[in-house]
Amino acid sequence: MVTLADVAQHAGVSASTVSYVLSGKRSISASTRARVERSIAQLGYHPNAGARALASSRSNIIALMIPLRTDMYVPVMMEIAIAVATTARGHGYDVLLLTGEEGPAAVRRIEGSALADAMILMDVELEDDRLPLLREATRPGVLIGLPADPSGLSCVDLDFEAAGALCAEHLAGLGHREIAVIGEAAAVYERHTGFAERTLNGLRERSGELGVRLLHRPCEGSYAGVAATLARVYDERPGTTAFVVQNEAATDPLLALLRQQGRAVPEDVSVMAICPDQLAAHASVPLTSVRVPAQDMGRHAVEQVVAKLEGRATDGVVLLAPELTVRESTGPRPVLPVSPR
Amino acid sequence: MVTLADVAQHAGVSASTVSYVLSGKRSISASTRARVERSIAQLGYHPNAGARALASSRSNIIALMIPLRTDMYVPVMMEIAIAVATTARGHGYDVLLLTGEEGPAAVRRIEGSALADAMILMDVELEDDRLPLLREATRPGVLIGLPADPSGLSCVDLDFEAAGALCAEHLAGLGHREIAVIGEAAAVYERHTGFAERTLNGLRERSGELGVRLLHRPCEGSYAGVAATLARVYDERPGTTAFVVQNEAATDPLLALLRQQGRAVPEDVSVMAICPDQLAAHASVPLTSVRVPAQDMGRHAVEQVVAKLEGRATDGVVLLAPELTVRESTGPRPVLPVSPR
DNA sequence: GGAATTTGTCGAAGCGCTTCGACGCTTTCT
DNA sequence: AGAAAGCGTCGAAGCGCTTCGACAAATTCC
Repeated sequence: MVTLADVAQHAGVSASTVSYVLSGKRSISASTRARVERSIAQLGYHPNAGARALASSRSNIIALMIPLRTDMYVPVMMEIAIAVATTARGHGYDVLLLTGEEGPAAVRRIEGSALADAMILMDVELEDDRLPLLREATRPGVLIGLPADPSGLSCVDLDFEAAGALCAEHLAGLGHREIAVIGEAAAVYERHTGFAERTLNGLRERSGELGVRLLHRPCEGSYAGVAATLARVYDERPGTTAFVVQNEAATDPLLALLRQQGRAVPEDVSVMAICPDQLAAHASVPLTSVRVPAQDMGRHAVEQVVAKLEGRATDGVVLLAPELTVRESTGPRPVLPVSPR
Repeated sequence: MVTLADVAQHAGVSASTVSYVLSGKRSISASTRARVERSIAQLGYHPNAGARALASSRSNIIALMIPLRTDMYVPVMMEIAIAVATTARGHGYDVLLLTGEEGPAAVRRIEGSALADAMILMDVELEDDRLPLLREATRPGVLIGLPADPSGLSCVDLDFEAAGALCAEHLAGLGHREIAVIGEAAAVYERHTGFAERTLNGLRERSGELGVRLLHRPCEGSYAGVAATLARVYDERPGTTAFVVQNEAATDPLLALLRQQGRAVPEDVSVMAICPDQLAAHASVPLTSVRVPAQDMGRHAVEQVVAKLEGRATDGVVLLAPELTVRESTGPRPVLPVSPR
């Protein structure tokens, strides 16, 4: 392996000079810099990460804790993870992948071993075990998600409440007066991740203001689960003319079932979703949707964490404004009563 | 931060003794070990990763290169990544997440900086730029996937050829004589990742032996894409009575379309898939499938790479045997000609 | 024109750990 | 009984880098 010393010797300067060329922390004459850089290129030198971390006590690594669970919509996690990795690289950081498995111990391990300079946590619960540790940690952390008490922490998330409100407005604006919400699996609510509840709050509040009746049902993502939920919904509220779906796995089955029942979308019934754009656009009926901006969330989280590392930082909650895209699945409330075939 | 020296002092031994307690590389009396371990627990000591890496020239990190692309079926990637992270942790390793973005440069960087002890590469192309570098590298690597020339490399993958053969056998056994293969998007074939072609080879060969006619069509994963492909298939081969789908995004649309056309699965037409078990089990008709064992692949890759790191290793290709699970989507060839409504 | 400042470079001290050789002690062998 | 071997511990060297203080040389100041 080529070391700093090798480069120094090759360039005819001292080791510290090479180090300063690399870090730019002291001024270096143009000629020396050129010579050193040529030597680096010629020898194919790469600084040893361990040595660097030891000497500088910065590893240039950001830890990313992702959930193990598979009941969340996986592509969103993946998209976030990739955005994190890509953005981090752009700032000179690598990403260490931790699974939720280790739980709070992972926070302690990272903190203690100085493996990473900072952490990004996904799948944050309202009362997350990891938060107390994170608050005491000397290394900065950023959450993707919003816990019950975000004080002393940085958080990035979609403004799900606003997203819910936006859905209510859109449908109310089209004349709908009875809306059903097809929610996440019951397990998601039980886990208290918060985002599903926040959406619901936004939906409820705005619906109330707009005089719209709302029915909410959690729903398993399987075809059978959606069928059962749908049946119950029409049973309880036969006058339902619009659906809001916050459950990625349920959108396709829902559309298929409605079609099967002879209810045309959007003529007889409107459907809108809160999901990644890609999913909405490629559904069998392109869905009017509020997008879950996975990439933006990952990017923001990294930028926040890097800002904190560089001291130009702050705790604080960043809620991304929701954006509604109108596609083909929503329309005015049908004039005649809906009559399934 | 608590250091080794602090622990040593607290326990009344030398630093090297503490180190040997930690590593177990020299024998330590039971009493000393107990004392040191108590001090470690009491002080909450965690070895500094950088120092350790520098002194031992082992980082206990495995790099995982995942593709940036989003045209592959993401849950499989994610499942592999999580399996890799979990298995690695079980062996005392952490996982560094690299995206394909950096390409071959990433291999050089990891190698040069000693950031990781080994690498696992996903999304391997038949003629992958990274392979020459990997062959020369001093650190072991394992591929998930199978390149054109695997010599001097370790590879883990599903035996897609056998998987294809298995599908042909199953359908032929049920009496089908005309099979259509709904393949991956054309882009996947163009990228020369190999797995799609290998499946096709297996299908073709075994079909030939069994006297079954095979039609293969690449297919976009969208609803519209599947509709177009399906139309073309029935146009060219009206006698088709069975489908093999190797395209996770196409399974649901295909089932929906067949239903819409009044073709009952499996009474009028059989459908089987090569996809993760979960997807097959939760489709609107539970699918007979050959599972893509994402977890196993991740686990095997880590075990292979760890074995290499510990010297009880070997290059070599590990092809996982495919497993067929019969569910509800395949049945005997219909006796009467298929008559779509 | 000499003092004060800035610029560019170097040497040396460490960062916290692993590991090697050494050493005293106990056990085993013949 | 004495030599050989094994056990348990320690001290010191060194992994490759960053960073601080020092110091000549070049520049600026009144």
